Amino acid sequence: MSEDMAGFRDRVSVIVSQIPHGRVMTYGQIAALCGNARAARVVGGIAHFGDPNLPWQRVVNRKGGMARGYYGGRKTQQRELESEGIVFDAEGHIADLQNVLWHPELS
DNA sequence: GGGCTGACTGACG
DNA sequence: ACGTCAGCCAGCC
Repeated sequence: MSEDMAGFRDRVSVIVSQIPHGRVMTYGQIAALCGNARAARVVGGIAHFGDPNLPWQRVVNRKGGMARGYYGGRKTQQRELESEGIVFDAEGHIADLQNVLWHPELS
C-alpha cells in the first residue's frame, strides 16, 4: 500500500490542481503522469465527477480543444482560456498548444 | 462480482 | 483533408 491510498481519480485531481495559470494539459499527458497513458478517457470521466473547484478548463484534448461535453459547451472553455492569456486559432483550437502545454516533469 | 459507459487517442478509408 | 471505427482502462450501476 503505497499509492493505493489514492486511486487514479485522486492523482488526476492533484495534477489538474497543479496546472498553473495560463497553461494547459492534455488528457493523455495527465493519464501518462498517473501511470496509464492509455487511460485518457478515464481522465475525462474523472473530470466530470471530480472536484468542480479544480481548473478542468485547463484540461484539453490533443487538438487543443474539446471533443464534447464540457460544462456549458466548449465555447465556454475557449473563453475561459483566452481570459488566461491563451491564444486560440480560427479553427477553435489552441494556436500554439506546445507553447502553453504545462510540463510538470520539467518544473 | 460482472458488464456498460465515456470531457480520449490513434489508425484507417 | 475529413469522417468513421476500434482499443484502451478506471469508475459507476
